[in-house]
Amino acid sequence: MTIEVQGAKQGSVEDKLVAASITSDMGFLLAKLHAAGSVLNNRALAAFDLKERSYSVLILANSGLEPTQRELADFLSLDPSQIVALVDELEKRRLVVRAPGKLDRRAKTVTATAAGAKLHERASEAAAQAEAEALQGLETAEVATLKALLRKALWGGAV
Amino acid sequence: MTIEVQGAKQGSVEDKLVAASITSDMGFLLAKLHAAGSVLNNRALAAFDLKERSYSVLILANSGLEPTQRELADFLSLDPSQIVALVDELEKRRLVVRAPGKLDRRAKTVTATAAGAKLHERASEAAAQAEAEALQGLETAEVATLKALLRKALWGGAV
DNA sequence: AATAAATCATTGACTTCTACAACAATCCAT
DNA sequence: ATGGATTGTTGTAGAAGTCAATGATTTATT
Repeated sequence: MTIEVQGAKQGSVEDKLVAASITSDMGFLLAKLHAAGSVLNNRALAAFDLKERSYSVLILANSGLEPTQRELADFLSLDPSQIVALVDELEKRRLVVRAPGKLDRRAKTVTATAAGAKLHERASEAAAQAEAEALQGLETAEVATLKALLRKALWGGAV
Repeated sequence: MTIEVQGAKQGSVEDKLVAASITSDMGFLLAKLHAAGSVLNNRALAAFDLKERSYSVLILANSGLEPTQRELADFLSLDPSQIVALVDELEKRRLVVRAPGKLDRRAKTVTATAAGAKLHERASEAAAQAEAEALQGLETAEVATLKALLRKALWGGAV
């Protein structure tokens, strides 16, 4: 009879290198946790024919903030041309619509349709579950602290 | 006369979308802070002809842990074939050497040369400076907390 | 008002990354 | 000793990232 310690990666190649100094490199920590979460996230979102990228656009299209494509590009740290492709696909699926900006007719705002809102609702549940799984090693209070610190690092203390 | 509030992204397209619910999505927060840091990181490392990826391999080659390529792939969340390319380049520059594993002759351990150690030392200073810049919005204690939480999420509380 | 400069979305070309299958050499289990 | 698994490697197909150019529109300058 074999007893598997819960959560322990069996042979655990990991255990060895965790001792390396790179584990105090912020970039590495962010990349690694993001990579681990992405797998779960994309797996969960695949059921809705979404990926992390298209899902994030769908969220913002549902925010009521009527973001323009340029704003999406800046906010999501993507090239404007990538936003075009993402919105193209979502628009083809009737999940979002483009509309000329009211103030600026060059810009195009991206807002969700009713179908987009419905899909967003269902997908966000699955995404929340995936996130919880990726963060199961943390207490709920720790998750809140972690998010607060990340937000502060990004936008300052006022957030 | 125009007064620029320090640290504020001038027009700040950002400010608007910060209100969206995506800012409580862990994957998004990790990706965004990582993206912001990567720019600074890669800019700093370019002076040494390194990128984030090759730098991380160089760190582990300098760890004294004699990691195999497979271990590097697992730990860095990269495909083994990508490790081949990264080690190829570092080895061509005489910064690391491949050696057959003592226990397993299939495996190849990657260890730094003297030149690799020297470059690592200089590059790590630049990288630390870039990291500090990316995290300037946080107090030093907060940075420590953030890293501790990320480590716990990745490897559990014992670390 | 007229012109110049800047901005937005879009396209296209190009490079880099990622993921995956196939392979020889080597190790492990039976 | 044989079959199955693992390691590094190569190659490839597709995704993602970067960058310049363009028409439409806005903003700034004169």
